[in-house]
Amino acid sequence: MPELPPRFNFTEVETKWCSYWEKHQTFHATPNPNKKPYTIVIPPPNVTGILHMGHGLNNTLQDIIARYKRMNGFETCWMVGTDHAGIATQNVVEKQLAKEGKTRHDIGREEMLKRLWAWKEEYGGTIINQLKKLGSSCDWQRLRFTMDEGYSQAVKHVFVELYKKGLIYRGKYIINWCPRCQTALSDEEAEHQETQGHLYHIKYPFKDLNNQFVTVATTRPETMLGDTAVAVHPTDERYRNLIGKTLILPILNREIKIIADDLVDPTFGSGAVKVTPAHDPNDFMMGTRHSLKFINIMNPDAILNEAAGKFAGMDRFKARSALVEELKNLELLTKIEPHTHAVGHCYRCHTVVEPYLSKQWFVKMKPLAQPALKAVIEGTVKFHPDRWTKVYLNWMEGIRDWCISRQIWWGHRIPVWYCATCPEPIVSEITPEKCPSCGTTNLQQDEDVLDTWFSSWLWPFATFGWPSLKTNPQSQTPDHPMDDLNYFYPTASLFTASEIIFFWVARMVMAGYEFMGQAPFKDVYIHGTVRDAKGRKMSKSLGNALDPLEIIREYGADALRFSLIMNSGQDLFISKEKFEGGRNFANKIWNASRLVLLNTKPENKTIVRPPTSSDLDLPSQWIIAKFGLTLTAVSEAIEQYHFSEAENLIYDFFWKNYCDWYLEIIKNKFSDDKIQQTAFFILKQSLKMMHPFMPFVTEELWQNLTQSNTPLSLSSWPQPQTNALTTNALTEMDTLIKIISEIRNIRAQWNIKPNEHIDCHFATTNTIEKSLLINNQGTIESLLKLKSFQLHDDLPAIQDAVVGMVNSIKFVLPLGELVDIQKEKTKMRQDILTSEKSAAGILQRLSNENFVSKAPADIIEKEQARLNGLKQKISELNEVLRNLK
RNA sequence: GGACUCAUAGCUCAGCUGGUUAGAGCGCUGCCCUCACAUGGCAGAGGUCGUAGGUUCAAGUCCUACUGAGUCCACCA
Repeated sequence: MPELPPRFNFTEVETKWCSYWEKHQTFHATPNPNKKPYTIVIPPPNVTGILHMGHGLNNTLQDIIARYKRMNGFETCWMVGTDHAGIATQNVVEKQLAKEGKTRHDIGREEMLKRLWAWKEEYGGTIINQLKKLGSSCDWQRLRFTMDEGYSQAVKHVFVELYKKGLIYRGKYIINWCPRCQTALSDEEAEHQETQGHLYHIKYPFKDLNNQFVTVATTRPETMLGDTAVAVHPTDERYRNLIGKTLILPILNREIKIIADDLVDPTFGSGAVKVTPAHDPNDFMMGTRHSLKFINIMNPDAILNEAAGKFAGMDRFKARSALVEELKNLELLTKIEPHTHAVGHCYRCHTVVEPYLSKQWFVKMKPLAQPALKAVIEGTVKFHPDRWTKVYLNWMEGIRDWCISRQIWWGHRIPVWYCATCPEPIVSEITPEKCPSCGTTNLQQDEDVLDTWFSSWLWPFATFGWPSLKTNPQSQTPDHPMDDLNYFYPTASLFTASEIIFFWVARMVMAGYEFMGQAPFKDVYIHGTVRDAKGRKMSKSLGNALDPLEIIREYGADALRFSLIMNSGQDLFISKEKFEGGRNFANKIWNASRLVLLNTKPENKTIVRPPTSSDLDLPSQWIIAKFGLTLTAVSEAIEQYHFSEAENLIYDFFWKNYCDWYLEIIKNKFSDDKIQQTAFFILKQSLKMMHPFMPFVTEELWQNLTQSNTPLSLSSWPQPQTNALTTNALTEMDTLIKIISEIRNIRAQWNIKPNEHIDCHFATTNTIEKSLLINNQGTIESLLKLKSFQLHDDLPAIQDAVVGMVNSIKFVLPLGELVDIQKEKTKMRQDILTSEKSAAGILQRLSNENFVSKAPADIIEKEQARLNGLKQKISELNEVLRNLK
């Protein structure tokens, strides 16, 4: 057997196992009637994406549960793939084109699509390869893309179905328009940011009243060029008599009327609002109600058009300042005040979004929201932590129709054709040859593509073969063959960041109910945001982003995973040094395993269960019991999605219990077969328990431990089961640990050099304690570097000694001139004093009638026991003090 | 404007249904290169749990108000 180096060489090990797992399809899942399915989806990363810490956290969490479930007997399928990310991908390729001095319109749609696909073929796998480096146990054989053939079929099918049900319609409305991407956006894609702007107060003169004006206020003065009315509240006394009067719109000198509408808030500004029906959603509503003219003053690129008069050809912001200048000259601008308001920005390019009137396709959301609301209210779908439930419900209750058409080329083309002569659009999954009404072949397909999220929301079932496969309750019975869809759908848990609750999570629930008749998942775990040490969101533009791949190179993937989870409370504050913790722990596991491997004979490596406790020494009994307790607690924590708690338990067990106590104790007793077996067995079990958290180091060590010619991945082994507990060992070992710690403390306090051996006298009359000391004499001697070990019934009077006590075991260390006896006595008196104080406190509580009558019995018992313990301690300490010379 | 979250050791956070003496990691101090590991070992210092009230036999934990930090949602121009 090759000897293991003293450092865990993670780079080599990670490369080896990544390719091994993939080559052997370790994580490939197929319908298996003898196993329960456990299906996982994660947000399919954008093809344009590169791995960031958010992915790191998301994948680690998901991978822990995946590996854990797999090792607990579930047929675990982690569906993975990429999202075509319409706008983002098109932007990337457009930038390439721009380097050649071209736009997509120069090369045309067909050529552009060729380039897009070429880009996808070349770079689309980047993020997937990066996910592999994290150790994500995805079902790589099932890799999907939201624009692959089957998936496209699903998208078309959904569009046609919803259209048939009357849930998809086309219409001219005010939508969020990105002038840079030149496409419509959904409400969710317009990110509102608090912006410091201005409120401009402008005087509009009356046509028939000289020198009289109505003052309106606006944050976007350039939109006045599209004004077709001024509105006031119908009950506003100031304006009541002016309703219906005509104003002259400055600059353009258009006549506009004063109208009355409830929408106007009489307390804001002057109480009069300019109405621009083509450039503001509220004004649009008023415009519709009052049959106003809709004047569009902008081209799709936010350059003002001929309707803007002399401002035509100017960009909207240039036009704004030019127009403000002009109004100043005309003395129509009464004031400009600072004004903070939320301005929408494109979520892809951060350009200020323009409310823009255009013809788009929409999904009617209210009917889809009903079952999705019910599912969460009734707990069929649960959010973790629970507070996200309210966020979801709030959005779902106030849901508005979803604008799904995008004026870009990369995406699913809208499956609608228009006939040159007939008004009815042809909505079809397959390309129609001729118009069904008039028979003409002169058909034009809708130019637009669908919102990327219109495909993402189908992910949990479109990836399992829907709509070719349909839900079939019969196929879930053992007598009928199972297909992927019926076996793997619905999925179990979903891990994601809060940013995409609305984009993706909520819409998946709606699609799940609409097309599959049931929720797509049971649990939604919302994890925190990864931030830098100062709490700022990690972002490329800020330059504060830590690259997970760099961390993997420097500290290892196990370290990355471990440290991310260790730090995941709510949001995570991460700096590079945090990964040292994970690296050190991986190295600790590595070296503990080296020690055990080095000292275990081959025949002792084959055991499948630990030696029975009656044959065993106390530390071995203890470590077996501790492991059982830890495993149970870890499993519980994972099931409740308390990952950092689970990791803490593991860390504490392995490092503190197994390494610092157990291995230190048995180090020089390794020749004992039973001890070898126990140490080896617990190590193996620990590796299994730790594998979901740190898959690489555990896998590598497992293979070294098992030495099989045909290695079976550790992730395919079942998790250990909990053993019955020997509780005596737990309390006895506890006492032993306390004694050793106390005496070590004394050694440190009196500056006794580590190599100096000292005498120690123990005294107790308790037979259990006596045998504890006798049975573990060797351990005590070696860990405490004792010269002599003596056991008495009563404490001998020894000069210049330090005395301590654990339970009723007293110990005396004759330290001679090393110790200042007066100081020691003072310390003991102090100890007695504090004990007396807390005893008094308990006594008071116990004599409180209210406490005794209202507190539960076990609490009272505990208090009583504590009091007794203290009393005994006080009297013993006093006695020791008297004997101390 | 509405909703939510957080405030505990120098730093980052645990503390799950209220119940002993509030925990961990990092950092800090002292002693150790002990033949698995200095990415290590042993020991230690450090907290009146943001402020003010309240409920309770009992509050870091529940309630109210306040202060401070942050997040999300919203068509007040």
